[in-house]
Amino acid sequence: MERSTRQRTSIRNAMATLNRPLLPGEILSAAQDEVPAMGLATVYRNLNQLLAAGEISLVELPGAAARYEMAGHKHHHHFSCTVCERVFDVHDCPGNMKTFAPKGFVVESHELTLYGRCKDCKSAKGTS
Amino acid sequence: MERSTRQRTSIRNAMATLNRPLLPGEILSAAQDEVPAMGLATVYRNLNQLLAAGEISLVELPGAAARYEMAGHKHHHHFSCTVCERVFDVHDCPGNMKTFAPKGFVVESHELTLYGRCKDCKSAKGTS
DNA sequence: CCCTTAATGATAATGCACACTCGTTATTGA
DNA sequence: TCAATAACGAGTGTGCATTATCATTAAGGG
Repeated sequence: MERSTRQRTSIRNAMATLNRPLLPGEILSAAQDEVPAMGLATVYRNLNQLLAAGEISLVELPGAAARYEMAGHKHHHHFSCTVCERVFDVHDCPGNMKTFAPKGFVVESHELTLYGRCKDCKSAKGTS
Repeated sequence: MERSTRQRTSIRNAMATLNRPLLPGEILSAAQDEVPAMGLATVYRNLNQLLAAGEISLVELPGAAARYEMAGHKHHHHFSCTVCERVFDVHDCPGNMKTFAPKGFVVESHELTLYGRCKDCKSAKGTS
């Protein structure tokens, strides 16, 4: 049976609190506020279980490692800050992509990633 | 100085002929039609040189390995076939993304990936 | 409170994309 | 043609994200 451990609880808390797609390492850091001794393997194990249970979902962005966020959001996209590397949800969508594909192609889904400066990094002058 | 080898020529030919973002392995296969003994390391070496020279550009899609395509295309996006895994260019763009980001965020660029069935795989009944 | 066993922490191992090494080959300027 | 050396092929090595191993810990039903 599945047990309710402090580790799993702190991982859920971290994801619910930060409320954006997180890297396993970001989740570890946040969860360690509650359970300092937690290790990265525990984060991965729990992410896999939560994924299988449908509690969280996988977020893959171009050229980046997998991130995870609470599931249940409706269709949305992502904003990746080029300064702090954090990723945020974007709830708008340009919609109807059917017409963009070449003739004869069938569009089933789409993913949009915006890049730029988040609110906190807006004043930064560059990416480097 | 840079030399013109059969290998580099066949790599350029493969990329120009197929005219879509290719994985190093796809480039190898195509180039081996001209130079059967070519190895993957040669593909990587040449891709890096061609990249540095600005002849080709890097295409990164969510959860996929890096692909490369001839440079010079203007702003465009990509279509990834869920059946044959090939990637194609999409020359349309929904445009103006500025308004989609959360308040206070500055959008600098964006990437859009369409998923579905390409012309050749249109009749396939599923991805699996 | 105890026992079963799921879950953990630490670490080693894996898989993958990609880079490096080195002896050999072949391009090209002289 | 020929020598200098860029480029090659094959194999090994590397970096990173992720998973497996295993002894230990602790959740929670009885």
